[in-house]
Amino acid sequence: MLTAERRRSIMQTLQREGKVHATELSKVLQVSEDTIRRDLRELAAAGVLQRVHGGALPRSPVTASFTERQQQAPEAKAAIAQAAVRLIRQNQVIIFDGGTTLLQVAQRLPPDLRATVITHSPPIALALAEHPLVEVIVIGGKLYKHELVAVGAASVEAYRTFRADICFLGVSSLHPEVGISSYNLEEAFVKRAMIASAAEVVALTSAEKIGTAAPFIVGPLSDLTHLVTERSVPDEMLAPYRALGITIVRA
Amino acid sequence: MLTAERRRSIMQTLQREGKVHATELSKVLQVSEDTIRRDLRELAAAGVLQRVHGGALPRSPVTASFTERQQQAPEAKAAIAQAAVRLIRQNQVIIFDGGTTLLQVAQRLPPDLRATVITHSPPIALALAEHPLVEVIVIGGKLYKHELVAVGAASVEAYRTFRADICFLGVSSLHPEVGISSYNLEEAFVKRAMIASAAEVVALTSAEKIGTAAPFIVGPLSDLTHLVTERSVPDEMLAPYRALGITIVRA
DNA sequence: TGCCATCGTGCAATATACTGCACTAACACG
DNA sequence: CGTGTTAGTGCAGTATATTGCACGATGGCA
Repeated sequence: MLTAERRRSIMQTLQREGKVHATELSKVLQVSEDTIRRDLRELAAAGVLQRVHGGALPRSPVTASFTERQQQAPEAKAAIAQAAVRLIRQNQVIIFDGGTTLLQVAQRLPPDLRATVITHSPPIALALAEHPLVEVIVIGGKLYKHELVAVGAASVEAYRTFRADICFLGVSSLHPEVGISSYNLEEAFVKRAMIASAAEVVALTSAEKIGTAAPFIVGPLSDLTHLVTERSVPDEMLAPYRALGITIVRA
Repeated sequence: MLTAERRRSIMQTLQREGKVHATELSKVLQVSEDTIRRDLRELAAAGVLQRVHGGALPRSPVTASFTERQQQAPEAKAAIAQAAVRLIRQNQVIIFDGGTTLLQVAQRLPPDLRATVITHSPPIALALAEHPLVEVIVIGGKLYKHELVAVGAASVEAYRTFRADICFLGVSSLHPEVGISSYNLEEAFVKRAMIASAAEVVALTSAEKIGTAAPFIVGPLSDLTHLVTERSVPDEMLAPYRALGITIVRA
């Protein structure tokens, strides 16, 4: 086994599992622990992982917590993301919100898709950098560290200069009377700008968020053209949305 | 067997197996290991595979070059980054260029530093998201996937709206007569805007880039106030820069 | 505190890589 | 036909990388 190959394998394991043990790696990869330790040291020096006693952790707590959140109910999120991808057509201009669910959507874009993606989320921009055909437009602004999205007047204004075909919105609260709402004021402003710049608006939301409300209103339900959610959501909870003419997709 | 034929065969094996060993190829193709090594070197130079110790690996997606570069000469980069960090004062407004060296600088900011960092590089924005005190401003634009930075008119204009204390510039070419130059037109424009928006301009560069020139001029050497480079650079190569009053830091 | 896993370092053995050089075959050109 | 040029190849010698092992140091934890 080649050295570089082994190191790639370590990084893959780390991404998959969220952590690696020196002893386990030594057994799996059939080399001495010394070699594994050297590998981990070098990779840490290169800044791609964080060395800890007994093994290594992903470099950044932030992206780690992100991947962790991604591993919460992964099959539900994956299903929602997969269903959302099917709404995309060739050569569209697409707006992507931030968040772990949207990150999944970004990672699932078919490799032969030609499109322009506009996003204010650095992690999503990076994920899409791997895509061979998609052109990525980054929206700037002040970084809101909790959600890893750019917010503020600059972001709102930047979105105003675009006219997209479709916008994918991660929503944290959806209520028949309150509408779409969010836990952060700045984020709410940006979401409003995203909605205003797109012809179709697709909301992605997990089951438990339907019927809840948050302090900052993004807009009325009528802003939405599609709602992608889990299969488990009972039909009667979706009735108000269906009544407004929103296309419901249950993944 | 023809050379081109042999190389095609190497590429096919690589695609099929996911890796190739120099020694095995030498046996299978009935040529000396030297020849195989020469082949691999040329193919790597052509950018169709990644040369590693003992053989070669497939050249992975677009951003692979970035991750690869991250692992090149990490200790030199770390030293340069560490020296650069020492130029930063509390409560400054700082502009960060993209690139692997600057990523190291971002990762090494002292945890008690209060500052505002402006950057057009999503990876650097993400790295700084972990920092407890630093405020991060993301500059938007079209994502240039090779360097993972936002470029274009939007980025240039965004930088124009700031007035920073200090700007850290990753330079790919520095020449006593040509000045600062770059391999990408758009990138050169953005660098120029960064320089124009900062009181002090610090260039970070590895030893082998000093005395080289690239197609796209960023600006004259006199734009720089500081130059951070490796200890190994001979003193006489730095004389032209010192003559211009540029503060030299050898890490 | 003391135990034990883990860690870093120096060292030697081996594998792999690079450099310069000589040789060959193909080819252009007078 | 002869000659100079070029690309490709192998070889020898030297440099560099990688690996496992021994040994002492260090860190986590009861």
